[in-house]
Amino acid sequence: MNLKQATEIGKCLSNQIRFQILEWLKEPEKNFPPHETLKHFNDGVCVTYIQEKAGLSQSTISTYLTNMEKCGLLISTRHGKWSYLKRNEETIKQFTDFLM
Amino acid sequence: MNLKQATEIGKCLSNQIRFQILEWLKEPEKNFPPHETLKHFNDGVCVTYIQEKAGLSQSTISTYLTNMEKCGLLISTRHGKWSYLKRNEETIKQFTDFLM
DNA sequence: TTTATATATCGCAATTTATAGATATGTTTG
DNA sequence: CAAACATATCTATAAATTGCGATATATAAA
Repeated sequence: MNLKQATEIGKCLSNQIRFQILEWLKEPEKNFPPHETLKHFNDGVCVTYIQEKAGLSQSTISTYLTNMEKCGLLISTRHGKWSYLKRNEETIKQFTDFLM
Repeated sequence: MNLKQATEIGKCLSNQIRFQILEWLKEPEKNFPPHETLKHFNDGVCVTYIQEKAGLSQSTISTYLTNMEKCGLLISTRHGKWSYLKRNEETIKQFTDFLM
């Protein structure tokens, strides 16, 4: 982790909705319905579910999630037409280590 | 730590200079000269030294440091005409615990 | 008590970010 | 292959942040 990446992560954490998404994804099964086709949460939660829960537009949430993936906070996995997002615990750990 | 405070901290961490200041203050004696009157670093480093090292204007740095204190990242102590800043490790710990 | 020094606050122009609608791309299904 | 669905990207505008100079305040020194 370097200063540049840490600051990019800071930018994602500077917005309440983005921070909230990260909190929700700590416990996907508690905060989201089970997916209609995929029966597990191994790769996290699909964009639509996050979007509905956040209450912002599809384009806004998509941009948020893309940026959160770019800076390393999230991991994105595609299954068919869905993108699933989960926390990237490794980077999060590196970030907190860098801060402390 | 709640979402609101965590996001305020995130805002401070979204700027490279502010994040850098927090890093410098991990080891004040390594990154700053000893103060002319105060011979220790118990309360951190004075505003002027941080300002000179950061290379931004006095007003900008003063605002940065004030915000960083308000959100709980720094502790400010006055000694005569100087304000000394040090990291607030307790809040930083609470923040990283909240994130992880 | 005037002057010098350290820090804080105000007001502003420039830049960046937030957010949405429109549109494009990719994938599945009929 | 056309229609439907999920997600991504583009464009535009409103809102927030950046960073500075000017100015105010607080403290110390002469």
